[in-house]
Amino acid sequence: MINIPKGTKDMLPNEAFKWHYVQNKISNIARRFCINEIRTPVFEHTELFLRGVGETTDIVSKEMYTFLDKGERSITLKPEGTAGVARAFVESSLYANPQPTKMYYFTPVFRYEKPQNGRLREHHQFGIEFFGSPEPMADVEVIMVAKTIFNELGITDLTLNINSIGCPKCRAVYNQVLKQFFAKNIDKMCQTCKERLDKNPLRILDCKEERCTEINKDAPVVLDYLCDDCKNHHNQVMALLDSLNIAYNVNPKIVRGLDYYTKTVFEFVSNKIGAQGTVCGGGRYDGLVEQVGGKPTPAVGFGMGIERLLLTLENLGLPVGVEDCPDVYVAPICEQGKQMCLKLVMNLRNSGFSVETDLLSRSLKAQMKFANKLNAKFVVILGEEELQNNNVTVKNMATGETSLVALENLVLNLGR
RNA sequence: GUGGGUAUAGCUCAGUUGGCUAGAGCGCUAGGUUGUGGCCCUAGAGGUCAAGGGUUCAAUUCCCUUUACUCACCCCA
Repeated sequence: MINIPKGTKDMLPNEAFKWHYVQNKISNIARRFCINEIRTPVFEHTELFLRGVGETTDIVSKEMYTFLDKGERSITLKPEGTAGVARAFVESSLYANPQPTKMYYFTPVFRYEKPQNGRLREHHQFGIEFFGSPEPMADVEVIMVAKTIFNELGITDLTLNINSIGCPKCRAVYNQVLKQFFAKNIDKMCQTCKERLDKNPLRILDCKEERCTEINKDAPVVLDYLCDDCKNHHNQVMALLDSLNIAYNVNPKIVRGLDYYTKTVFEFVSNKIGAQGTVCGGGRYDGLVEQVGGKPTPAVGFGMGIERLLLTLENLGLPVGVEDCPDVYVAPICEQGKQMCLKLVMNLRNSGFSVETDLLSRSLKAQMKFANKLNAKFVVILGEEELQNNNVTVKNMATGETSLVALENLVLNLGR
């Protein structure tokens, strides 16, 4: 027995409708925001993620699915969605189109992590990326897309956390200040934080160890060290959110795990789906396009975990769509009926009905049970008696009524 | 990478203080007379009791190891 790789999940036929439900809702919203779909490969050159996401991040340093292909190229399965889109933006000269460029995608992403509730090695993300606008309005429109998705799915209790982590200029200053602050207290902090002090002091703020959070309380806040431009940007983002009556927490502790973020970072968090509560995370990444070889281009976007979104819906008891059931089940129970069955079924299908029929030569009783389990709306019985007069029996499964219908009137009859 | 929990039928779970053919409910298949679903009844199929080793006259039950799953840390969607 060969089983499914660790941390992956089959999407089985009986739950496919849930994915269609959220994908339809989401792509409809994307359409109304005038965002076009982009599809990029599931794998890219490893170099793209090294440069784009950052070599010191956990994602790149220990979680990537990387291998050499037969041409000895180092290839990596997407660990996130943004870098590939940025690569395509540059490679296909999308900057030459009228700006901004607004794109969305659904994609599987792969990270070699230890699976747990809400965390898989392959999961799926819906993401959007807006290229070309440095304006706070773009940040807010991006947040609005996520907000609209949650609203229209009925999810109202997510917390929106926002922060600004500044630009490379002010972050360098802040990093220095942070280092000085933590250097004083480092003896009292956990081992990981000791290591973070040199590599990436920003991460210390995110530590959940009690002794560290205690010290973190008094740590200098990034917002106090933003340059005028970043400060101004952040204030405008908040003002716009206020004007739209969108509730948010300014949380100076949130630090996203990808190096490319600048200025605005945000996340929508649920407390209903276990410890892995971030359903949507994103922000501005003004430096990424340049990192992957393009001209400096401001950009902002987010990624949303579809599995976590579904978990949230289910744990809140919200609708997740309904399974499709057949309009008609056709039950042939005599030789003549069997012979004409597929032809009739095809006629009905060509008329737009979803139609199931018997592929197992079962008894009428068994077929009725089957039709009932499928939740078919009508059963059409092809039996000897009625076929002699070019009729069929039509049974309405909800009411139990049966009626004799002329073959040539069948489509009409089922239509009403 | 670090910790905790679990492992008996397709699913949810009983059970044996070690002892003949290992159970239930649900699901699946077929029936309950001649061509009609849902409720009810009957029967059937389906298990190397996660795998390997040990103790024992005897192990699914006790012990050890491994694997898988799961939750949490870390990190993230």
